[in-house]
Amino acid sequence: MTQANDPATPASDFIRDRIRADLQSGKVKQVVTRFPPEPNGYLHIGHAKAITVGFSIAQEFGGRCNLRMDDTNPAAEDQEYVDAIKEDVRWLGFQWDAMYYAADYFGQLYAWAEQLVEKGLAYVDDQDADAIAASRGTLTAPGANSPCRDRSPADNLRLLREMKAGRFRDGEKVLRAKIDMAHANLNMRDPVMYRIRHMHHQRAGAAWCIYPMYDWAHGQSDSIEGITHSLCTLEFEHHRPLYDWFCDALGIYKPQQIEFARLNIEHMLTSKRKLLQLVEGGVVQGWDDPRMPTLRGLRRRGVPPEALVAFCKHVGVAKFNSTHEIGLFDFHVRDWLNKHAQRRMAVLDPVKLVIDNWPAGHVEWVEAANNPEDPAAGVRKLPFRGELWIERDDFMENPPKDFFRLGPGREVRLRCGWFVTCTSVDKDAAGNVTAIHCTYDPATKGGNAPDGRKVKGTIHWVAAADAVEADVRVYEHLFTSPDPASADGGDFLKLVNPNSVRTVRAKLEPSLRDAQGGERFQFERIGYFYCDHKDSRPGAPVFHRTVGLKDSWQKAQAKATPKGGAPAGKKG
RNA sequence: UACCCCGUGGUGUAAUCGGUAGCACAGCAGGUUUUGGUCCUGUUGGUUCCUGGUUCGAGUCCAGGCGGGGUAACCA
Repeated sequence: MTQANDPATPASDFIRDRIRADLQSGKVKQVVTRFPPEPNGYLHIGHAKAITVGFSIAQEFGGRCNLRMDDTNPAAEDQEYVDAIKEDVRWLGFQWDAMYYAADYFGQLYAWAEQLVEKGLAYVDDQDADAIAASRGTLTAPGANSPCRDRSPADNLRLLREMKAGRFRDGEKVLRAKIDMAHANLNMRDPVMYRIRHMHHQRAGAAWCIYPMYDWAHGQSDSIEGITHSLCTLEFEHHRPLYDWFCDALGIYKPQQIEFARLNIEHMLTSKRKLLQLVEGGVVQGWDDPRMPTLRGLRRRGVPPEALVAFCKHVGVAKFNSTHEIGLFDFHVRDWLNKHAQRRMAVLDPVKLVIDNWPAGHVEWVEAANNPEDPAAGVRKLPFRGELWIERDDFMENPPKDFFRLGPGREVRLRCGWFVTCTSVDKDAAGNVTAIHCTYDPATKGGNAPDGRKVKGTIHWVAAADAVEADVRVYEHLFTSPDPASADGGDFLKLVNPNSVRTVRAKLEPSLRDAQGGERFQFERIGYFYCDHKDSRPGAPVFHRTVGLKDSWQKAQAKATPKGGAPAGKKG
C-alpha cells in the first residue's frame, strides 16, 4: 500500500472503489460510517484497524463517522467499558461526529417489531433455547418449523405485548422472524429477534425486560443513523442477507454492509475470550499490561497513537485473511519515535569505567543534542566525570576484529565527551569484570581528535556520581510462537513467553529523574522507552521499553551463532 | 458432507473500460554518520494456486479443479 507513505496517491481498495462508484452514480451524497463496538470489553489493536478504516474513509470522502455503542445485551455490558472505549478512540486521535447508543433505539425497534408481527413476518415462539437449537437443523440438514410458527398475527401481537409487559420469565418466550427454516444460510432460519431478560440495562435502566438480538438491532440502527456504508469484519458476511431482509421487510432505508478481513499480527492474540484468560489467569498484570495488544496496553508500552494509525493505514483493507509480520508494526513505531522522541543516555547493564588520568573530583559539562532528527528539540548539558557507568557488553576482553567498542588497548569515543583508551580491567575472584580502567585524551573534547584520527566506535555513558537509578522494564513478545491462536490443542497459555518482561535497575542521566509519565525517549543505542504514567512517582520514574533500536551488530552475531551461544552484542 | 468468502515475490498490498506485475516492510550489498540508529544508493526474490476456455492480448472475464477461511449462541 503506497497511500500511507505518499499522501498524494489516494488509497485504493475494494471498499473505497465501491464508495467512489456510489458517489459517482449519485446513490450516495455524503458518506456516513460508524464504529459500533459492544461495551463488553476493552478495545484492542484489531479494533484500531476497524476504527482507522471507518474514520479515515469518512475523512477522505468528506463524510461523517459516528461512534455507536452496540449495547443490546445487558448481561455482558458495562458503563465502565463505554467510558474506556470513548477514551481509547480519542487517544487514537479520532473524533466522532455523533455519539449514539443502540439502547436509545429500543422504542423504535419495538414499534417495528409489532409491524412485522402484524404483517405476519414474525411470531412468538414458546420453545426453549434447547428446542430452538435442536430444530434449527445443521449445516447440511434443514431445520424444522416451530409448532408456534403459524400463530395468528393477533395472537402474536398480544403475546409480544405480554412479553414486553413482563408477563413471562426469562427464556420462556422469544420473538422470531418468519423466514425459512430450510434456508442454506442458518441465520435465515427464523432468527430470534427478542429474548426476555429481566435485567437492568446500563443505559436503558429498568425500562425493558425484552432485549433485541444483534441482527434485529444492527441494521436498523445503521438505517436510523443514515449510515451509507456499514463496514464490518468478515464473520458478518452471513448476516448481510438478514440485515437486508429486515430493512426490506420494514421498508426502511437500507445501508450497504461491506465486510473486510480483521487484523492479525504475529505473536499477538485478539480474541476477547483469550485476552480475558490472560488477565484472569494472572499471566499479565491487567488489561493495560504493556504486553497486551489492547489499546490501553499498547499505550502503556509507549506506542504512539500516530504510529498505530499509520500502521493500520499501511495494512490496508481487503477480504483476504492475512497475518502481518510484527516487524511491520515495529517499523511504524520506530519511524514515528525516531522523529519525535528526545534522546537520552541510559545504561541498562552497568559496569564501571574509571578514567585514571582524569583530574580528581573534576566535573565537566558537555552538550548533547536532544534529537538529531529535530534541531528544534534543542540541546542539554550532561555532567562528565572520572568515573562513569557504561554498558557491560560495550566491552570485550578478547574482541573480534569487527567489534568496534572497548577492549584492552582499544580507543573509543564516549558520546559527546572524549576519546578513551582501555588500559586494564579489575576482576573479582570469580573472574567477572568489576571495573574497566582507561585514560582519556584531553585534546578530544567534544568527540573529535585534532590530529584527525578516527575511532570506529562511540558508546554511551552516565557519570556515576550523578546517575539516577530507576526500574526499566524490558518487554518482549508475550508469545514465543508467531501464531499463538493455533496452539496445539488450543492451549495458547503454553506458548506464553517466560521472558516477556524483565526488570532491570538502570543508571540514567540526571535529567531523567524528572521524566513525566507519558513522555517518550530514545535511550541512545538501546531503544525507545516510555515513562509509565501508572507506576512512576515524582523523582522515581519507571520506564517501559516500547521497542528496541535496530541492531545490525546483534543481528550479525546471532547469525554467526545460530543457536546456543550468547551473542556478544546482546543488549538490554 | 451444505452454503458463503478468499487465493499476486518471505510478509502484506496495488495494477483506470482486459494491454503484459508496482509499492511498503523484511533480506542482501555499498555510502554517509559523534547512536553498529537515522538517512542515501543499488539489489535478490513472483511461471499472479492449477488446468482448460474466450480474446490480437487475461492477475483481471468464463468453466472445472486444488488450497485456505467462515457459518449451526435466547453473544456481538
